[in-house]
Amino acid sequence: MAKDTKQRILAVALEMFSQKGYAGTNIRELTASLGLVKSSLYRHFCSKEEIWNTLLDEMTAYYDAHFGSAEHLPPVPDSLEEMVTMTRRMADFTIHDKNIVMTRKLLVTEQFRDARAQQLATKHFLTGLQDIFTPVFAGMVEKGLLRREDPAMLAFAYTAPITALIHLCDREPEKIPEAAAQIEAFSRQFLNNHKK
Amino acid sequence: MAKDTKQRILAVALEMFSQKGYAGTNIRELTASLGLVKSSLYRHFCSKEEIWNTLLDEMTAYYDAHFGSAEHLPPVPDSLEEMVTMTRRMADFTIHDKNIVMTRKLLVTEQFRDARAQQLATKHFLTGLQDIFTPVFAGMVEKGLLRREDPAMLAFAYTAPITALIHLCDREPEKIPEAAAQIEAFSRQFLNNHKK
DNA sequence: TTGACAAGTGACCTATCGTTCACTATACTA
DNA sequence: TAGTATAGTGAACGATAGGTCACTTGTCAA
Repeated sequence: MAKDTKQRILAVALEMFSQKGYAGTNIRELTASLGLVKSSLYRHFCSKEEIWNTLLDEMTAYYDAHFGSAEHLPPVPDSLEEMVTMTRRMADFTIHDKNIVMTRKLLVTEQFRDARAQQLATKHFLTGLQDIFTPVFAGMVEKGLLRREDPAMLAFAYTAPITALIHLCDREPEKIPEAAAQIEAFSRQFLNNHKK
Repeated sequence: MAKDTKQRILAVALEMFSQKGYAGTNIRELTASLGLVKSSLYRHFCSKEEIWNTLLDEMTAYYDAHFGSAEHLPPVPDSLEEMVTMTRRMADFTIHDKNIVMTRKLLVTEQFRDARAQQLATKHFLTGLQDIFTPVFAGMVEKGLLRREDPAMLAFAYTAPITALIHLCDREPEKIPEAAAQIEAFSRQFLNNHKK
């Protein structure tokens, strides 16, 4: 239970920070939910803030590993309907993956109090998706699926509304089915509007 | 200094809550910034939570007063460029008005911990703008400025990217000029893409 | 079997939290 | 002028925060 406990602490911390915020989380409750006593935590972390920093480190590493290199870029679809399907699949994943949901919540709630959270928030919610989708749209233009327009602007206009609905799902999970349908409807309408 | 102090407390509370969150704000610091001692606060509010609830009451009242009735709807523009101008004007206002910025920050950071903040967040960031812009787009379609499409979908696709950039401005105020330019570019491109 | 080390414990520390209360100063009213 | 609210004060409250430390427990290598 050596590194195991450390990882379990981080998992619970992510959960609590994302629900009640950093300031609203206390380490007694945190350790108690692991069957530990608060002093045990200090065998693994020297302070509450170190837990926070470690979580941000992990987020940064995870993000870079999954979205940082060109090899992880989604393939350029061969049809508009394939793009709709890919979008739905990506949205479904990011809406339902618990760790990703908690990470988003944490970045949302702490973005004004922590400079690193602020940077990560902009990456996760705005520029990151743009960077991923810009080459996809460029490829679709090259394939003659879409009219020739600025791919970066297309990516922005495409991803921002979807991100807004993902945020809605984080806030009101009972609206997930409705939001998922809206994402698909928007996707189809958007692509139709820009098709060649 | 009767009602005056109460309003000053609310103003500082909004500022502090929006910067450090509800849990991260303490009333000693809050009252000290007004030249008062912490016990004086309890002449005006019976608890920290009552301050919070009063702020939410004021936000709700303000929102309903300004965006709740049809009479406050923006006029239907007579040209696409006029729509660009109106959009820029509205965005400029909402990006720079300090109270609105603080209100947004507060709703963003507290949306997962307070049910009323959650509801207001969805209204402010998603459905509210859609409700406002849907009749505008319907009117533009009627005037023959835009192709006939679902006005609600147009409003969603138009307002969501702008809202994303407004959130960016809240997060990184130094990017306001860049974001304002992006809003205008997006607006023009969007309207061009849907023009008749 | 023993020694060493990491993990976990419980008592305790100081600081700070939100809140209360008896009291004072001020201002208006009868 | 006396009386009465109202606003503000300072000391103190209990609760809880994050953190420390001497100690016990369990594991495993020598």
